[in-house]
Amino acid sequence: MTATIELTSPKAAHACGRQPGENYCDSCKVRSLAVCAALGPDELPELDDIVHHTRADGKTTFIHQGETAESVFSVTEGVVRLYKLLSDGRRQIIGFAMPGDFLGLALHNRYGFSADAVDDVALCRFDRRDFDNLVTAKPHFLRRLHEFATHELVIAQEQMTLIGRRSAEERVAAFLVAMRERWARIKGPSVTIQLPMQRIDMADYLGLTIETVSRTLTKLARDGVILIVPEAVRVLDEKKLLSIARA
Amino acid sequence: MTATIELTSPKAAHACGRQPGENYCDSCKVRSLAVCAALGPDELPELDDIVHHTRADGKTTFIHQGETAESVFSVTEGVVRLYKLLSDGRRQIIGFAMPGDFLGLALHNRYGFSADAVDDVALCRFDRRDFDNLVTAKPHFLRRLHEFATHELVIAQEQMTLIGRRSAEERVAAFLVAMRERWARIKGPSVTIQLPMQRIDMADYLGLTIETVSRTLTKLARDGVILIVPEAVRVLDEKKLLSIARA
DNA sequence: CGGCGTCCTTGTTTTGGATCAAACGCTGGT
DNA sequence: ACCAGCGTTTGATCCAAAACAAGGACGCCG
Repeated sequence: MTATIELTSPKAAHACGRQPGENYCDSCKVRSLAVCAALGPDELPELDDIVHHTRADGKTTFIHQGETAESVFSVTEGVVRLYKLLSDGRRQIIGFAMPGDFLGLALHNRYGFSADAVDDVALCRFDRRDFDNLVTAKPHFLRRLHEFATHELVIAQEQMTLIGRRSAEERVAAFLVAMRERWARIKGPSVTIQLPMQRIDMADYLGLTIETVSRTLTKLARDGVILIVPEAVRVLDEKKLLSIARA
Repeated sequence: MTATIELTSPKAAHACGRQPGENYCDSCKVRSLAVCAALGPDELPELDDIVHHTRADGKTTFIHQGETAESVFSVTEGVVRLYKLLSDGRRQIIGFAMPGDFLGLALHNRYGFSADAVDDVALCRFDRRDFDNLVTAKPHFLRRLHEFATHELVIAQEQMTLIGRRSAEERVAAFLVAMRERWARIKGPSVTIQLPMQRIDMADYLGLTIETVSRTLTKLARDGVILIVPEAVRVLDEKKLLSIARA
């Protein structure tokens, strides 16, 4: 079970088969537009690479906390986990990035977290300097970016509240509801909530252990709130799930 | 013990005695510059009010979670707590704002948190629309704002890690170190860390209870790391404190 | 000066979730 | 088909922090 890391050379052909002269593959364009709606697609920075990663053996980490921030990424396929590691190995996942999400937008010199693939992931990589220049040149774009950052901040503050003040069951329920809403924006609504990440990822995101996450899911299933299926859960009692999840 | 709420009328004289025609009192100008360094002081938006609050009976809440965001504030004196409340009364303090800090910069329509005074507080209030207009007109200003927001995001992610993955002692030590660094920027370095907030505020910030905070401080004092004094702690063993606080 | 209301500390008990331990069920390889 | 390895679930025990409880130590006000 080895990692698949395929890094196309700068300005290379896109995953979709387009050639370097054409700036965007449809996937990238569509996803980028989610954030860059204030600009026309032709005003986006030039794409550097398309990067594909598969979760496997830890070698797929493409953002390393503390390293110089040289790229901005946009997720087009799959799920990415963003995390901070303590020196003794404890890990806090600070978020999951899904198709349409950007990574490394902070305009800081160094990354504040690490990121790797949860499943099979495709990313568009942009040079951070191009991004910087674009930001300087296009106030609309900067404004969009700022809105994006403040939205992230709101999410982070909600997560703080979740971890700091809510029980294991509330955390898990809130996580399920949040995942359902995120998938709904990407793929449309569904009673099946895809959970491509492992239990340990949920645990490290929610400030719990793997056993507690497992037990809590089992309890929710026993209570008839959800049905546990591989890589997902099916929502059986939406009202109850929401009532546990809501503050 | 009643609340002191003094709200000068729009464009009224400043706390320092300046008249409406003069846009800024020194305090505001100095503090605003901390964030708006990319602009000259004359390019700042016009000040609406100077607001003074004293922590007392809960009536001093000047930002209410969920309400329409009509103002942006800048703290010039004292400490403000920002928090989220759950419906059953559980509270998570998401941050403390100190002199030089801005509140409500998100450019969202509604506030995502509440804010009130920890001690005697003075704030400059700006109309959010003026702020918006300025942001639209001056890209430098927006860029500064964006850097500010992403810095907040980094802090929030660190706090998530603190609350999600670290022990009570580590949380308290990290809090003390962070407070010392913040005061150092405002007043210069000192072995005495001012703690104007109550134990319950620290507890709600760190995801602990008041008793655990108290016990942990006592333990740190017993171990010769700090000396507890009213409204503050004195650092006796900096190296040890840092080694507990650092990840 | 005395009583009262806060806030803080300290002691005791309880508990939610962590930790330790073991078995289960896939999946992939031989 | 069998086995090995991993992720997950379940069970038993432990423990850090919560919850409960009771004293102090101020500061304020009558």
